[in-house]
Amino acid sequence: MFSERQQQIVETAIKLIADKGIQNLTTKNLANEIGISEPALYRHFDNKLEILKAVIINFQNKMQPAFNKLKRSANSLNNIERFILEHFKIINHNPDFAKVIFSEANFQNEEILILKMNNMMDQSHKILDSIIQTGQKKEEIRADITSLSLVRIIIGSMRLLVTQWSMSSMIFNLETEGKQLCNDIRKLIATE
Amino acid sequence: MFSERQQQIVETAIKLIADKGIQNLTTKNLANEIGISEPALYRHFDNKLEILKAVIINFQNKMQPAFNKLKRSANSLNNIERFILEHFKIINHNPDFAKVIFSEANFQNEEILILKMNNMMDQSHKILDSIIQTGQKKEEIRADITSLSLVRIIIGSMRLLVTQWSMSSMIFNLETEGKQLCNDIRKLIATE
DNA sequence: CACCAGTTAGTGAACACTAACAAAGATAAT
DNA sequence: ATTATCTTTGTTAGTGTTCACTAACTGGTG
Repeated sequence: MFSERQQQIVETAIKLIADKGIQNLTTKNLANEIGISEPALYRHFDNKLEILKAVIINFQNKMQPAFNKLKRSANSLNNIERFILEHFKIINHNPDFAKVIFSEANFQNEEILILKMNNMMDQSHKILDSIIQTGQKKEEIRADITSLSLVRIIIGSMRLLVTQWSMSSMIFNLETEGKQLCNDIRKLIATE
Repeated sequence: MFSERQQQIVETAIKLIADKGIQNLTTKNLANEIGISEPALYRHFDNKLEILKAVIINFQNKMQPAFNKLKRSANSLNNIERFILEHFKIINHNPDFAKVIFSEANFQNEEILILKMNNMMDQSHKILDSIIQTGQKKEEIRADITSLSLVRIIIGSMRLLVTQWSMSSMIFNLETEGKQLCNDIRKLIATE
């Protein structure tokens, strides 16, 4: 899909965004960081927007496998656990991603980018929602609370944890803390 | 504190950010929107950063009263409910705020702004944490889950709801949906 | 006459992007 | 096998635009 050079440009772009925010992603900085001239970038991407699109596609490509791995087990609570932990694992191993995701507000003026991001989020929410609804039918998950609320609670707390991790310069271990949160969520939503 | 003109500048800045993101907040747009010339802005603020600081202070000034109103009742669950609903109420009545808060990632390169924002968030989290801990001692709130996790779950789901509301162009009623979420949270965290 | 709150005109810096050219390797004709 | 041409990927130098901000001046008010 992407040539080697394109991949390098995308990864350097992610690094720059993670480092000092999306304002730091200028064609000049990007070219300097790679060690080529500015116009050389335009041999590989039409314009800066295309580079940002590629960043999101790259993100999708790393996240997709996690989605596909899910929904294997019979136990819904285990499926939710996997859903949560797999997300933390990927983000933990690609810490730059966290900062890029939360630059989503910065994509505000580029509708295409927001759309792509929202699609990704939606997909993730829908998978969790279907796991929860199955669990509620099988009486493994409390059914006195709407699946919509449960999705909001789970995704919301996940996102907040990642935000706190990112803001704290990754001072704590995301996977450890994530496991704790996951256990607590499990206790909350399981039928008694 | 702020003169009339300063207040007008701050409010227009918030409007511009809410409208098209923080990139839309240029001195030119700001001056045009108010109907004065660009250099006139500099009669009221030293530079653009000072305007952004004022935006955050303005936000704090609107949020602070909500914090002070809390912790009156004896019942911890009612206190949490008030904490949640009061937040949604303020944001619902100042919809532009939502977008500004979630531009927090855009403040990334301005340490002072992030610091101010984080302080505000921290304060909010600490209040909720203390309410929860009191509730756990009084056995009104389940104590088999750490207050840290409960804070993350509550704040996280609140933030996600606001994000969804903001992203959907305020298509649903934040206070109604907030009440639903609040009831569900109450069910989850109450002792049986 | 001093000061406040505006104005017009313009500054240098940074931005995304382009024009024109160059070197090297692949392809193909002689 | 040698030569000619094309394509790919880079370069230097520079474009117009936008940005935050300033210098110098001005009209109105106490």
